[in-house]
Amino acid sequence: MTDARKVLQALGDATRRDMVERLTDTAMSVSALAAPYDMTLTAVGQHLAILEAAGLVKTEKIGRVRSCSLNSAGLDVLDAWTRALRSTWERRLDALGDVLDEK
Amino acid sequence: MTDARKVLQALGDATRRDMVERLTDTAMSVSALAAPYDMTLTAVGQHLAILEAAGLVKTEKIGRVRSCSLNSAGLDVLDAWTRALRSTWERRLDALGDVLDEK
DNA sequence: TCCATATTCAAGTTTAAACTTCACTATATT
DNA sequence: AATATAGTGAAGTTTAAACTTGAATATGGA
Repeated sequence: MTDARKVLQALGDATRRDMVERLTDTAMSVSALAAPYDMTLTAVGQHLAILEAAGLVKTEKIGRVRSCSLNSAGLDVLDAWTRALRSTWERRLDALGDVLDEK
Repeated sequence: MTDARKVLQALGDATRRDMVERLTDTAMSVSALAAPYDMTLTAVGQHLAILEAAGLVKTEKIGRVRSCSLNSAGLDVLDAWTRALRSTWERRLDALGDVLDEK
């Protein structure tokens, strides 16, 4: 569900990156999350939906306020992606080293 | 120079992500890199410049062909970014736990 | 030398993502 | 009950990123 594609696409935007960073410090409502940005609540809600779909943010609506907090699942997916890249990359470098050793 | 902002913005695009993935398998020329995509060489060159500026790809021009390969510096920056997020996040959860313990 | 190949540059176009407006629902407060 | 608060939905606009065109440059091969 939360693939690397969604996570990286979500974090490609400066506002969403900032939102994630702020949510690591403290959970907050949609309005509080929106406060620092020069954009409408609607726009912030749209960003939030993208972050949630990517598994980077978890939200829970209690009464009329929705509380937003970090979801580490998205970061897990991101780490898995980079680890996979690194392992192919290192395996390749090793193979290259072996070829050079044979000379 | 290679900040997380540039890396995440670079990896936000599907084509660039695919390029990085392909370059972990093998280094190749700009033309070879461009081959699978339904776009001009110019466009691929533009993507390449963004990846290079982000520290995700290294290139070297030998004669008239530019060889492109993965640059792990970009991945290092990405890892550092996620690790920083996780540490603030975990510190926060610990502090929250302490407050609950006091009851 | 002549032509093909590999890439790059500057400038314009297109498209998708970000953002807005305005109306609406649901919950809280007086 | 009336009003304010918090957020959501649908539909349109704006803008920045992706992409193209039509050159030019530089290297390699016949």
